[in-house]
Amino acid sequence: MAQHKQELNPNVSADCVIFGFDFEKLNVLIIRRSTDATNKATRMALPGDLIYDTENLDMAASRILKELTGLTNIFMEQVAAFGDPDRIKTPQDQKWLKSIRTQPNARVITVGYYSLVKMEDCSLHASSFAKSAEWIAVNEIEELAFDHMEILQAAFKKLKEKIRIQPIGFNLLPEKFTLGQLHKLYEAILDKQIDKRNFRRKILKLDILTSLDEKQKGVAHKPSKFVKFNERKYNKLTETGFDNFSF
Amino acid sequence: MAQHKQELNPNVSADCVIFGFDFEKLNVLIIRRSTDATNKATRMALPGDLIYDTENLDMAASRILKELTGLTNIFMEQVAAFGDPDRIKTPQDQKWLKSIRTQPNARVITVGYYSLVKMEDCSLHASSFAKSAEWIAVNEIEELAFDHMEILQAAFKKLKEKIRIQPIGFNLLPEKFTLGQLHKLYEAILDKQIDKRNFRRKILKLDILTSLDEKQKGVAHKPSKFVKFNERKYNKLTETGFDNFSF
DNA sequence: TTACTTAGTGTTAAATAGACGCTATGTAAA
DNA sequence: TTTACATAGCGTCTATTTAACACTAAGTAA
Repeated sequence: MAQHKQELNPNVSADCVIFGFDFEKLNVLIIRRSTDATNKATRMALPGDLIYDTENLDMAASRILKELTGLTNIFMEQVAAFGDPDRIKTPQDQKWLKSIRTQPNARVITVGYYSLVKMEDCSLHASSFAKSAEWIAVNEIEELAFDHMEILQAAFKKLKEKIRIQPIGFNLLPEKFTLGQLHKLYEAILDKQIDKRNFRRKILKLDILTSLDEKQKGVAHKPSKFVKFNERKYNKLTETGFDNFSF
Repeated sequence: MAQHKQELNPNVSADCVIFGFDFEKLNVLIIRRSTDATNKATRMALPGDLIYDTENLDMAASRILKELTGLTNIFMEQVAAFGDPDRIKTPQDQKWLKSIRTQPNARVITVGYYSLVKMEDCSLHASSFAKSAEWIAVNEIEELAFDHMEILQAAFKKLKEKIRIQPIGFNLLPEKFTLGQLHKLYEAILDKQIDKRNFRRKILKLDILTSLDEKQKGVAHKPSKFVKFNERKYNKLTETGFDNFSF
């Protein structure tokens, strides 16, 4: 069988774990299999699609992200490949696949990606692979189709590891944010409390933030100064590398 | 096209970066495309093969490792998936593929693995995918077929990161070894000099070594005591986790 | 006016990292 | 047999980093 260009490869897909932060919890963009799911347990999944034979894996993941959110140029990292022979073989999964794939029985290896987006920038679209999409708190997701729970957990683990090494959390926040919001973000990702004073000292020591002359308004407490992320200093820092950012 | 069981999937392969330590340098097991390679630059590659539709990715990597070295139950970790559409399309790569694959033109996504073996335990065999195999120092490998240099570099990077978090280096040493050998191993993997006294202090503090009543013999210097690795203590340590082993 | 909420700040003690030099014990070579 | 050579094995000091901990400030809401 020769593969033709412009065709979907029946054996390889990409799935995206799209993280977003609502200033309280870490959320993941989850799609619905259909609008009238009778089985609550298995009606949700990660956005994903077969890859085209003309695109590489990163491009496939970017395409999925763009179709669903409209976003391009987003922080994104491969998690791993998942290739259990039975990963899409449950009757429920098969039923869904038959409705969307020309070769629902083909063996599919999937490559998981995670990406970090600013929730406010997303405009959610239905797409070829998703009837609808919604944000769900990562800690409240208990069951997903296929092996998507495994992919989600691997992605979350990778994010936790990565954030100790690189300040990628900024991708989840708007341009202007407060140290309190950043603090909460780290607590959400690392899933534990972090002493406020120690956190501030450590993050300020990285010297990648620029303080702005603008304060929060309308909050029922002392307003916080906004800061923004200094890309120049950040880039210098990632060149030299640091591996010292754990709590 | 329905996939039949027991068949090689034409679109997905696994490639293995098999690391071995000779007490001096870190080596990688490299195969030869053919015995009379005229082009030195491209005659070498990582061992790899298409996967069977009945096996998962880890099994495919284990199978490749076993065919080549005879070893089973070896430390092994997935690196990443590599899926550039042109990754196997150079004329030289195509020529080789035509001699070994039924569908040499198929798009192939490969999943890279690295594994850590004790060189003394390996008995190298020719196999379905390799005419011959040999150990080459990781720092002396300059060009490989396909995108195998990229896979090698990613694997090496992952090993460097991993060894800071888990004492997996023991997989590269015989049961009895000396602290000097372990020291050299860390220098080889991290590719830099490490102060002997600081290294000893830090590794001993982990409390995962058992000192043996046996010394080196026939060495032209003060003989070192052998130690062995205490699996029980290691397991306890990996449960609690540690992320503090950098130099 | 009071209650409530988050912002913002410093100190201290303990652990860790990093730099550094000497003696001991074996083999090999002179 | 003496000397050269190589690695083993050990301890200290300093600087840095971590972890634990409590109060005042500045807004809004009741």
